[in-house]
Amino acid sequence: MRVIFMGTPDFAVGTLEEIIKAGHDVVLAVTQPDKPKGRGKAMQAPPVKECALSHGIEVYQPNRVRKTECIEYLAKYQPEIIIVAAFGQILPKEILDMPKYGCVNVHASLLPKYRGAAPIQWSVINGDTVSGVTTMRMDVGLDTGDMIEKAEVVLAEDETGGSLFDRLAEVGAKLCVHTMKCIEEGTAVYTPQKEDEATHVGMISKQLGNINWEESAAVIERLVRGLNPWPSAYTKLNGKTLKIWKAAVEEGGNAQLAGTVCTVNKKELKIQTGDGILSLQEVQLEGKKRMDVEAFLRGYEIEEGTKLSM
RNA sequence: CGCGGGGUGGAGCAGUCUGGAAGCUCGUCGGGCUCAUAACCCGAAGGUCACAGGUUCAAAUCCUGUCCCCGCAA
Repeated sequence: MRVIFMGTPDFAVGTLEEIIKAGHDVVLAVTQPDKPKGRGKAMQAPPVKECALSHGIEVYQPNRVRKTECIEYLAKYQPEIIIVAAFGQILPKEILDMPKYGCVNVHASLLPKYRGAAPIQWSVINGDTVSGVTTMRMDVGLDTGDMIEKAEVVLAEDETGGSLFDRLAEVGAKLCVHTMKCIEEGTAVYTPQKEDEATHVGMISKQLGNINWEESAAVIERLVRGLNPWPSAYTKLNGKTLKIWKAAVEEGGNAQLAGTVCTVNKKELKIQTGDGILSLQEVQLEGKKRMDVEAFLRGYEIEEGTKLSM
C-alpha cells in the first residue's frame, strides 16, 4: 500500500521499520520538528526522522499538521492509508478522511482503557497485570476510533515503563502490519469502543515522580518502576535530589515515621512509608551516576532517622 | 556559548580553598581464628590522581586548553 507514516519517538520506529519490511511503499514520514535537547541545547532529530532518512524516506516536520498548507502538502502524496504511532499531534478531519483506508493508529493500551498520552507508564504505575496494543481507525476524538485488532501482553513482576515500552513497541509493530493486511484484504472488523469503559490518562510530568512517603510501599514501588527510565521517581535527601531506580517492598514498620530512614547498614537502606517499608536497591544522587545501594552506602554516610522530603 | 555537580588502585568516596610523603569504606589474593560464616584478626597486590600544556625547588592540589560522565532546564 501507499502509506504516509506519522510518528515521533522510539515507540514508533519499530512500526515504521516493520511496515517497510512488509513491502509497503512508505512515501512520506511525518514527525515532530527537531527540538533543542540534551545538555548543550543542540538540536535533536526525533527517532522516526533518523529511521526514515536511513531508509531514504522523505521526512516532513510541520509545527502544526492541521494547517491548511500542511494538509495540502500531505494530499499531494495521495496516500491509501496513513499509519499513526505516537505522533504527538491531533489530526484534523481533512486528514482523517484523506486516504481511502483512513488513518490507523497504533495505541499502546487495551482500548478503551487508557486513552491519551502515556498509557504505558500508567499501566505499570497502576499495577495492571495485563497491558497491550490496540489498532484502530481514527476519528476526530482522542483515541475514540473503532478498534480493529488487539494484542495482549502480560506484565512481569519487575516490569518497568521502559521494558514495557520496548515490548509494546515490538508487539505493536507486528500488529500494525497484520492490521494493514486485513484492511487491504477487506477482512478487517471495526469494533466500536464501549464508552462507559473508557478511561483517560494524561502526559507524565516530572512532578509525578516526586515520592510521597505517606503512600504505601507497594504504591511507591510501582511508581518507581513505572517512571523508569523516565522521568524517574525521586525524593530529597539532605537537600539533594535522590532518584530511586529500583526498590523492594517489605512489610511492617511504624507508619508514624513515614519518610524516615529506618534501617541503614553496609548493605541496606530502608525507608519507612505510610504502609510498609521500602528497601532501596538502586539509587542515583544528584550529579552522580546511578549505582546499586551498596556502592552508594560506601561513599555516602546516612544516619538512621534521616528524614526524606518532597 | 542555558544553569550546576563530577572524573583519585576493581567499586563508592575523602583529600583540592590554605601546593610539600596516595588516604577511607569495601572488593580481590594469601594466612589465621571458628562447628561455621557475608563475622573477626594479620598480611599483600593493585593508582600515568581523565588528557595536554604552564607556574613552582615541589602540583591530585594553582593557571590555561581539551575530552568524557551526571543532575536541572528544555
